[in-house]
Amino acid sequence: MDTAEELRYLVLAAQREGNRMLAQALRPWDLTPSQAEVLRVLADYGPLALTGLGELLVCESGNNPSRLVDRLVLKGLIERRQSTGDRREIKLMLNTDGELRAKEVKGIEEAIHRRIDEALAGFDVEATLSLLRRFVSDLPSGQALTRRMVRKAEPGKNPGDRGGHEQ
Amino acid sequence: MDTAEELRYLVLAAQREGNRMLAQALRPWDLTPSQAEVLRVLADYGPLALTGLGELLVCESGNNPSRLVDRLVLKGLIERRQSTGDRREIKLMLNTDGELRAKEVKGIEEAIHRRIDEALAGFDVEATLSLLRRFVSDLPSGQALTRRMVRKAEPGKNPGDRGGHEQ
DNA sequence: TATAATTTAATGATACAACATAGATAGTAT
DNA sequence: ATACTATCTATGTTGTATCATTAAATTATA
Repeated sequence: MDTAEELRYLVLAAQREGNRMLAQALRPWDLTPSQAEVLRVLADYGPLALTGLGELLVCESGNNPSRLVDRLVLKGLIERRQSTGDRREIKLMLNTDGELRAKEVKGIEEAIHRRIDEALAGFDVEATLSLLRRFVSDLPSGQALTRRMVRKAEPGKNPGDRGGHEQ
Repeated sequence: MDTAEELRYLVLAAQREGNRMLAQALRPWDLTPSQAEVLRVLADYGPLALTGLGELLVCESGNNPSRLVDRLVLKGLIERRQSTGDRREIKLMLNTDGELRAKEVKGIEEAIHRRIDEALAGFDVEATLSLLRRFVSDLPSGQALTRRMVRKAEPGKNPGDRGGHEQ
């Protein structure tokens, strides 16, 4: 098995196992990893339109988080409101329960990240990061990640609906 | 965003983008990446029982490839036969069309691997591989990968149904 | 202004991912 | 032989991934 093929399968395996770990940790809170990502993104960058949310999601990134949001609305964690400016748009934001749940999610993720850090002690994590960054930098999922890191790094640029007709 | 979190999202992004690339390349052959993996595994290690196949798949690994196989049987690429020894078992093997398709898949994958190699020139791929290997080595998907590499490395150990009641 | 093109969300369809469960068969202990 | 346990495949269910399409609203263009 050549290098590229092994890398491909290792990335697949790592993603699946990471997802499984996170899914298990989230189960008591009745959330999937994708749903958790939406909560975290809305907590950090909301309120957002559906498109704006999609641009910040690595899961189901460039696409259509409509049904993902549906389930969170159904669970009573997100409020979906029609935008006053552009009537095509909707505004998504956490309600009180959603904010609470997002905080729980943050705690769960931090615990997992500590486990990852432990497991990776002694490895060249920076080399891995820069390789993977290169791999995804030009692609939708990678750009979603970049957007999140850039916006977080800008303290002045507060969350909004992508700079459009803030009402 | 701390290191572990970025790594987690980068792995997710890389997996999704890699899968998308492969899916696009496979579309003209009416195959999904998971289906392609089954064809390749059966070509290299078949005939196999369903469980034996599952143990070699990184996608949907430890689990239940029953319906994945269903679709390939329906497409006329795999033969599903009842095992003569253990009547619970089935025997899976490529038919002539399946072998042909598996060869096509191999070519497609090789082209993608060349693209990956190019994109990664100058990066420390070995560091990445060993980090990811460590990450998944104790987990089902990682072990599936290990089994495939071990079996391929043993020229004497020819494909069979996991050493049980070869009939 | 009238028309065309684009954007935004929603929805339909197929397949994969993960978990749970059931039914048949095989092996084991008594 | 009988009962218990384990294995193997199939199937049910929910949620995600991806592609395609639709309808409404907006923007751009003739």
